[in-house]
Amino acid sequence: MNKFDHVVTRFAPSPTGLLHGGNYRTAVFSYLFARRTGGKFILRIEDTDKARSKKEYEDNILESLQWLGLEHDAFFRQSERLPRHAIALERLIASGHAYLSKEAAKDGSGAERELVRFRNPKKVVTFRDLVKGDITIDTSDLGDFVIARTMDEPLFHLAVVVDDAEMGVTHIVRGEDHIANTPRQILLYEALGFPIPSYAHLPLVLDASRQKLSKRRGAQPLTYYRDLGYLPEALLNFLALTGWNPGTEKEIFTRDELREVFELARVQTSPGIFNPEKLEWINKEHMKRLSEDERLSHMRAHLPDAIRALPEFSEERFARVARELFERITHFGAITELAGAHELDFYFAMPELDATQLIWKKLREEPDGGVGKTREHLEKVLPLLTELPEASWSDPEALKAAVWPYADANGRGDVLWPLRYALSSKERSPDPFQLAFIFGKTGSIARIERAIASLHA
RNA sequence: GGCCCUAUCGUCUAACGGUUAGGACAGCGCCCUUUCACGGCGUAAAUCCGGGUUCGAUUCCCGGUGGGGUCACCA
Repeated sequence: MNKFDHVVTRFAPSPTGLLHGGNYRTAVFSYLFARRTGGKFILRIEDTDKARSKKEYEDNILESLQWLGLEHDAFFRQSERLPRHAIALERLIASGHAYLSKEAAKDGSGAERELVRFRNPKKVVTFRDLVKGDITIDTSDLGDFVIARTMDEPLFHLAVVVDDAEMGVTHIVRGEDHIANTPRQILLYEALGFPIPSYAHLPLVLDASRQKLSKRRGAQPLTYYRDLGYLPEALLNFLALTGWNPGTEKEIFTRDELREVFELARVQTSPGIFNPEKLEWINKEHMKRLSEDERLSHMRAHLPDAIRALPEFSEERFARVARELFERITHFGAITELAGAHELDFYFAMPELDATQLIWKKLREEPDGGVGKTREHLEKVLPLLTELPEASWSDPEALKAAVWPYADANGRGDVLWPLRYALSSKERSPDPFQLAFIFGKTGSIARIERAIASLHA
């Protein structure tokens, strides 16, 4: 596609914390660009900061990337490449591009150390950025920057340049917070005689207060969304869409589709805000594309044991409940939340019944508070249901057909509200026919009889 | 503050000199309806400001303003 035969991109996170969506958005673009161009995608853990790097963070990065489906073609740990960095350092010193400098250590110990500084040629560097266009920066005021603490403690700029060059990285796709670093690194490429790669600096992802996404201000690690039951393809879709668009009105993409249509040329030049509501919507759209079985197994995975312990719990009933619940959630973890708020208990255990709530509000103005009519309706509806053949109980529509004429003739609200409330004991719930279907003949009749009895008291 | 990047509905964005400035999310309204949810339909909402260039600027140029980033012996 340009001076390089094959595209090689990389994602180079440092394992010093849990990475959030903004970080992974960079990985997504880098990965998508590589796949789109038939190139390679390298994962390199930048763990040269021994003090702050932790294995658990590296594990989290690996897990998150795998979850998103961003498989890499090669894996490196920067710490394992120290010998290569040392060789480059020696070359730089030998060629006069770098020098040893005895300076007081900055750790406050007062001790003196020998640092390696780069001899800055102090020139104006211009590079063509694939998303931003030409960027010109005067490196004069950067001074002779430090490239290593000691010969075997290389610092960021040196390590990155040596690794990228030796790994054959052709396109550096990273956040625009690296723009200021680019001229320094280009200077190093030149001093080392390496071919300079292409750059694509992505606009940052901001939070609701227009600040760079950060853990400190509440940005969540990617695994947070995984644990809440968001679909990986939805996250990928959402991440790809913040700061990029296909130029069409299509918004829902599978991983394969993204790999087909992604292009750096359509990446936005200005920062975008992380929009959780859009993520909800995209996730729901992906949920809708799941099969009945897939939906059910996701929901099972998020169902707490406390629900399974309820007296009337059975997998068959849960399958019926799940179909209703699906309409009401935008991520599968909502099942856990609903269960925790005891919103699901009534599906699997006979709940407390509030007899006054049984009466449709418009009937409460009657002299007897509507008790008589409500009881009469329930007593009339009950036999309509009990006399139904067994087969009808496996079809909510059949149940509806049995009750509807009576409800229609006697006031739908007057009849259906108490029927629904008798079954659910909740002001808001699915309709009575769905509920009767869920509870089955025995469960439904027991609930209705109990409601009738409560109106005699 | 210096330097760099940037600017279309609240948000994500389309438009690559000529459009009634389009779509999506969120909002609001209506319909469906026993409640909730789903669904359907509809509605409101934007080119930061000032100069140029041009027959004509959302679009190109300059300035201002706003926003963001960055100024380590972190990455």
